[in-house]
Amino acid sequence: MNEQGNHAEAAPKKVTTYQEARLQNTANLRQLVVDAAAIILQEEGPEAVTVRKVAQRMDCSTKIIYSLFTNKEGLAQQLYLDGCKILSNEFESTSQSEDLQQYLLNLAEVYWEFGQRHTSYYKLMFGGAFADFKPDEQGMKGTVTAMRRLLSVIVSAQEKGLIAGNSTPELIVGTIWSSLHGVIHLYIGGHLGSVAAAHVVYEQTVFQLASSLFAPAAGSV
Amino acid sequence: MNEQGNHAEAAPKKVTTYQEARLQNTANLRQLVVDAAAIILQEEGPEAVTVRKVAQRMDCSTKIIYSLFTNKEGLAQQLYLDGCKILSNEFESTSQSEDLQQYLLNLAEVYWEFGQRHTSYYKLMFGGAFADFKPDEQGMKGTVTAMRRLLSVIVSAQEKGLIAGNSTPELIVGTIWSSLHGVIHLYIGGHLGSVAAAHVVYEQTVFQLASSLFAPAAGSV
DNA sequence: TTTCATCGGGTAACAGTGTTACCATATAAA
DNA sequence: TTTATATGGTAACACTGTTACCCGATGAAA
Repeated sequence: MNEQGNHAEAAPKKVTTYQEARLQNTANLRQLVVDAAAIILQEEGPEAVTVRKVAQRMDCSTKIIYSLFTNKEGLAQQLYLDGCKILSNEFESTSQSEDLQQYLLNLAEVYWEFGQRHTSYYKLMFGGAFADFKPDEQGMKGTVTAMRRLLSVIVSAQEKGLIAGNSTPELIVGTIWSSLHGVIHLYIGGHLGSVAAAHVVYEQTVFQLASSLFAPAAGSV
Repeated sequence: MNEQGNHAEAAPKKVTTYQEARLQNTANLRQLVVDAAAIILQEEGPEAVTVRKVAQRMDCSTKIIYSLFTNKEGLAQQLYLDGCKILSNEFESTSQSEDLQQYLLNLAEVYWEFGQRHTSYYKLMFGGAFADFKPDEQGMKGTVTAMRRLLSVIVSAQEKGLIAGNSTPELIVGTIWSSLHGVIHLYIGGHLGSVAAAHVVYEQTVFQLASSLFAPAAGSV
């Protein structure tokens, strides 16, 4: 059925199929699978990521995938981690500012951009696109790592006495993340209309967050 | 195969199956289908709502369902509307308060309770549980109707000059809803840990929202 | 009453999905 | 060279949404 016997005319570029990897004894088959899944995810959305389709793209049977991952959810967990890495990188490369409030605004905008440019990842990670998917322990760690910059801003602001109240920085980050996520997710779900309309809501939310957190403590200004 | 010929020993209670409805010429077959789907939704979650299972519970073939709804999404749209009605009722029966800020807190708590007690509905409506599900025009109207109380609070507060700035009430409601939704949805997705932990985030979020909205305009107190 | 036509509805199929049992084959060990 | 093992592909199972087909009941016409 499959005419893969003659791999002479096969892709002369990079090792992306299982057949090529087997010939070269490539060890990181696992990464190859994740890469294939990631391409499908980004090109066709979370629902299109099926075990059979990944196998087809790798030019192998589904057995390979099930020998590398316990099941489809295991593959999703890895994609979740990869998504955390992407988000983390975007956060890390966000222009810092002496003004911590401004830095927070920058990070918030980067998070919005992540949701827009990597919508499929966003749906997979935080959107509930996979039925009953919840990040495992490793995934939770990845999330915390990704949110590191957000946490450090709050910690710094607290140290400088810019934030009133005595909430833990983790709790504050939780509220920030939740509020930002809420807008993005409602928009993705079609509840907020156009992108423009959604972004207005996002800006307003960010403004309210900042003004609430960085409120002058009891009657300055 | 199906021994439904002898409907003598069939359910002596209420008309819930197609067979009984046909005998009595019951007109609202559509409602019967939605009811069956709603039971499955609440008992087994959104993923368990399949056309076959609904048909089985109605004791009829899937053909009936497809003659009443264009497809499964059509059924989901109706469930969305029903969910809006439930939420709307909960909002309507929320104890009002002269203190508009307190009233807002009450509504926020009711929204949290809706997410907890009707989690399956919440997942279906706002959780992205159905792949690519977006509410249609009628659904959007249902959403607006459900959020009516939230809107009226903001309008009243603006009329009384309790809210600074010149945002539209719709925009403000958007930010409130988004923030509340963000916490509930992240919790449902397993990102916020225990219910208790999530509710702390929720309370903090509500507090920040209220303190930001009802902030004293430029140096009172 | 008998014939015909229409239409409602059940069965079974199609094309998918995740997952796994089975089996052949290729490789490693003896 | 023969045996043992592990590797991996095929095909199946139990599902899913959706629809083509066909049968039987019910209405109208003769």
